[in-house]
Amino acid sequence: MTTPDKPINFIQQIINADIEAGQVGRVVTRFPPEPNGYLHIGHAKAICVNFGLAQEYGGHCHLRFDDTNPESESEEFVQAIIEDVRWLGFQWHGDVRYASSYFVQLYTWATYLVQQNLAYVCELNAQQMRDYRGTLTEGGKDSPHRDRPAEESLTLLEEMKQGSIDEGRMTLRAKIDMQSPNINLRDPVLYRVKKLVHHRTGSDWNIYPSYDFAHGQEDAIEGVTHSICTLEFAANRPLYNWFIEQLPVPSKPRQYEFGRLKVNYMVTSKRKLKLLIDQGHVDGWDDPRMPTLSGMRRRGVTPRAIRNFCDSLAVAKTDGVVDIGQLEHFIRDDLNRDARRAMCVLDPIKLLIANYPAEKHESFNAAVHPNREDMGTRELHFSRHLWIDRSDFSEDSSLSRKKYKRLVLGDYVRLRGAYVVRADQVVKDQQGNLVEIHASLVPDTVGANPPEGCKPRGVIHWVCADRSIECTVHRYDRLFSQPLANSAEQSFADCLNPHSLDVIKNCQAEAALADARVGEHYQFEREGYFCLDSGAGTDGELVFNCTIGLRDTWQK
RNA sequence: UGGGGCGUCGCCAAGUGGUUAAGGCAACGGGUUUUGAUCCCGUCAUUCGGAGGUUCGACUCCUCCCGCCCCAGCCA
Repeated sequence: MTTPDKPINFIQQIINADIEAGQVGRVVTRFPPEPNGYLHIGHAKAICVNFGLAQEYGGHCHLRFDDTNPESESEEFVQAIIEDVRWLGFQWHGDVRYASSYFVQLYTWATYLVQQNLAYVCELNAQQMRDYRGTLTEGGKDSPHRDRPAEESLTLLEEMKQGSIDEGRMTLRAKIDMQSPNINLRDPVLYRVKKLVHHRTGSDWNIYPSYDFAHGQEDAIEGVTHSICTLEFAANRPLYNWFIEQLPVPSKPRQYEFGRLKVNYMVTSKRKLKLLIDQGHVDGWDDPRMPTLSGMRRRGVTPRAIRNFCDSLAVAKTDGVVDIGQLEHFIRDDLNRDARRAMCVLDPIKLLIANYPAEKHESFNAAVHPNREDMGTRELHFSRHLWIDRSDFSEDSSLSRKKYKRLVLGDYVRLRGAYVVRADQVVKDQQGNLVEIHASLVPDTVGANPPEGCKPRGVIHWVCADRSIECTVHRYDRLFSQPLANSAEQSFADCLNPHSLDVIKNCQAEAALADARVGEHYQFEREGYFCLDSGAGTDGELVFNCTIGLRDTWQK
């Protein structure tokens, strides 16, 4: 589908070796989002990698919610994530899975660890635990409760579970090594008390497992063979393995890490995205300016463009920042191939064809797509009164033909799909503002070259004033004016582009656009790619979102 | 100055001891074009973070150095 001989990445090499060594029968991967926000472009890569690997090796990929912390998780996010994964074009194997489905098993394993003297209930509070943990360069101190009898820990753990222990008072910790140079191994927390209602288990639990204690075991339960995550979890791998070794788990998954996708001018942090919403900088998770899958969908980005983009990215251990231009390339590439062509005048000014009878009307057939006859034709209406874009006309006849390929007073231009016309005179109001252009058409130039000596400067789009439909166009600019690369973390809110949304009212679109449907993509010729907005529009207003402008390579 | 990971063209990135150091994006030339789009052609790293070393031969092996990222949540 993509590059025929794309190099094999390091994970594929590992899988190949595993298969060759007979270590792995069927490859099983998983995409494990926490339902505490919407999916964004960064998740798209993880989805493509995990589902892609399963597809490639004829294996399975699970969709599993890592819902171990009810604090910020919700059913709304679960549903949104499910919809986004489907929209991106992937189907998980079997039912949607949840970490919360394994809570009982996880708890059983926790008691097993206590019985093996590998875990204990600790009564240090958060601050004390921090103090006991040591620092990056110095080891920590053993908790005073580290050697309490297993029976006592078991009783306390049961009390935590029953809800008789207050939040923050106790935790269940693994007994590993407080001197370990890897801080994750300094007796990590397995369970903490959280008296919260969980969106799936309700009030069944007063304690919830930590990520470290849950993730690997979830993988083991599901028979995941290759648990692929991002680089920041590399330091957790020894802990992941420790649980898999100590516990009687049904399978032994392995964790591999690759570089998380970052794109400049975009934020891919759920916390920051949430902030943008909470502070009112955008309308919501699906605001077309958001790098969320739902935002991009509403903006008009196709799932295939996102997939192609992700497939073009390497699965490697370097963590770079991809230029947003690369994403844009795949968006244009996909839209160019399939988008229906149409004309829409964003800043209309009247063009009166003086030598065309007032009562006359013609219609021409124009290709829906210039390079694809199979997409058929559409009907273009033509009459004496037309709309063209203000920026496509100039009174300055000294403008060179090379520099200005549009309509100039006294010169010719081609009306796309229709006649060649010449601008003859200009009508202005009291203030001297241009209100109308009078032109004359060159006969017999529809679908035919003009006579010798008549050289149109270029081609401009237009719309028949009698049949056009009014619409609103939303044009977007990047949400941030700074690349926000790497650690430009500081105050990302200060980098917001105040002009990220441009609402253009009273645009004039060709009649065929009255049939536009949500989910269809259009190219407004000479402008860009657009789609009908799926969000607002209850008042019958026709709103088109600009997905992305056409590539624009001429210097002004 | 603990541990882990990474450094190849402006960006992403192949390369696993012998290749003219892939490819994509961007950029820049030129051609086609009733979209300044698409499409097509061409240009774009004597050099692989740096310095040494091993070798007939190193981006690939060794040593040291420099730089960047991650880990001290009862977040994931």
